Amino acid sequence: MTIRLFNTLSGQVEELSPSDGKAFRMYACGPTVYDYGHIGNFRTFLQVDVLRRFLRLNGLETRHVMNVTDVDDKIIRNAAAAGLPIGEYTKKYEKAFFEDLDALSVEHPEIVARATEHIPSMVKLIQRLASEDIAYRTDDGSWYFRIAKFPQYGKLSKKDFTGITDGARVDVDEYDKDSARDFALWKAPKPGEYHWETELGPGRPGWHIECSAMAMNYLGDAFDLHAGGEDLMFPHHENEIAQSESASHCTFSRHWFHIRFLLVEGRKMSKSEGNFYTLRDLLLKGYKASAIRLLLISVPYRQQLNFTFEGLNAETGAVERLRSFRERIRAAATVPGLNASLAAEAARAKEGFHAALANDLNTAEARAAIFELVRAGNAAAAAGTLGAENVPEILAVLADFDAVFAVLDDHDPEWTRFALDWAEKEGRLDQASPEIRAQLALTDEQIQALVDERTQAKRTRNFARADQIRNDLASKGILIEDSKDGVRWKRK
RNA sequence: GCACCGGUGGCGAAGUGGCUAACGCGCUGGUCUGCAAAACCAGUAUUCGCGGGUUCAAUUCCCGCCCGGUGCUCCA
Repeated sequence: MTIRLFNTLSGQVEELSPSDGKAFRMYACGPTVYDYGHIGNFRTFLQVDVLRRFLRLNGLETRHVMNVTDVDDKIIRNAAAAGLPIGEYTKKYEKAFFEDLDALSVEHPEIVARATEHIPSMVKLIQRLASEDIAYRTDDGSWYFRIAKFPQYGKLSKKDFTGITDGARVDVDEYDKDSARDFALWKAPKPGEYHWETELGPGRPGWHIECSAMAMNYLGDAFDLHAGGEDLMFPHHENEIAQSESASHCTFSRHWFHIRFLLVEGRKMSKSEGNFYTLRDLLLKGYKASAIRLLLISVPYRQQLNFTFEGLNAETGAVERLRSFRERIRAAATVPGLNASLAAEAARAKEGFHAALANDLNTAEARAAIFELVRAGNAAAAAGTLGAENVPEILAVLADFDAVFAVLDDHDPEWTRFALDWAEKEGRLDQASPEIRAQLALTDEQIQALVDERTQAKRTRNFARADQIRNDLASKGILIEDSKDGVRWKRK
């Protein structure tokens, strides 16, 4: 199946394929590890995950590089404030970042590249630019990129800089640059500031150079796709193109994949609005990692997603429905043979699922196809017309679905537990919802004892006592479900 | 201010120049249950921000307005 995706560079939906005929080579801008990741960050990483998972489901091998920016102004400032070496400061947040990715079932890229471990590549790239007078050194020892040498500057963000006059809007004197638009490749250190001693002189890399250097290092001068949040389009990606293509004289990335920002409760997410959430904030409020994943991927990447708690609750229910459907199909009584109309539904769901994702990653439509199969399958099971031969077919469709959506296996309690343990260690337990804390204060054995007592009470028709236990547990976030094959309970 | 994107039921949303406007949640009714919960089934927008226009036909194309977002500066 041909996979088509919108390309920011061309403004068209285009077919994706590995240009070397082997592996699909992609670079995705990763985190700057100075704080815990928020849901906006994770929407981007999740959409990239959807892309790579779908490519792999289609039999393509991926060579996916993600950078970790472990040196920049904020890191230097925060590390200094914390009295830590920057390496120690960033290590904590990098670890947290990958834990969060795991909680959200985001596959790790094949290659994770830290900026601080690639300084020589960056220096070499800047030297390459300097040899053609594209990079120049200013009196303070910083190096800048000469935009005048790259006439296509603006081709990604569709900006026209030809009419911009130097000095009109920017105080040129302050920067000591040849042109106001020229951007830093290498920053000379301020007194006492963290720096590397290199052939360029002492300093640290500018923001953009790391991505150019590392992408070219691992993927070559030209590769298939570059991804990131929409805000990175300009100036970050534009500058990457300028640096890379000036040095290599060939097209850097063929395809540019940009993920839209989300809104929270209809507003821009920001700390001042009070609607800023990290993944850990949500886990501590009792929301499940799988529901967060499903919500963040269910709105196609080019649409603004409005993240709401009501939506999160809705997706919690949706995950439950999908999981119980798979359980039901696995366990339901079947009749011999094949139910032909159900088989047609399964085939249609599979086709619809793949076609939707292949069409510019339309995740909303893809999951809709699966839910239609859920309804048809449940109806057949309820009517006693589920054929034995339908079962493996339906499970195969669900396997395809889960190869991309990754929400069917239940790891949620582990991650809630994880968040609580973390909160306890960090002294943030007060941020956890009372219900979650009450729930986790009870051991499985204690809960089981109460459940058994209730079953006993029911047997003697002491319904008052039975209901009292049920209500008491419910207030602590533990739900009791009576079924034909016994009593089950779960942590909400 | 300039540029770009979006505004579809109670909520999140898909989609299309003309078939009954997907799907999830919610809500209502039903099956089940000691009662619930869970699970399942069924029903649930004469209508797609507002005002014009093009067309035999517009939610879908064009113009204007209002609202939200993004970029122009650090940001996923």
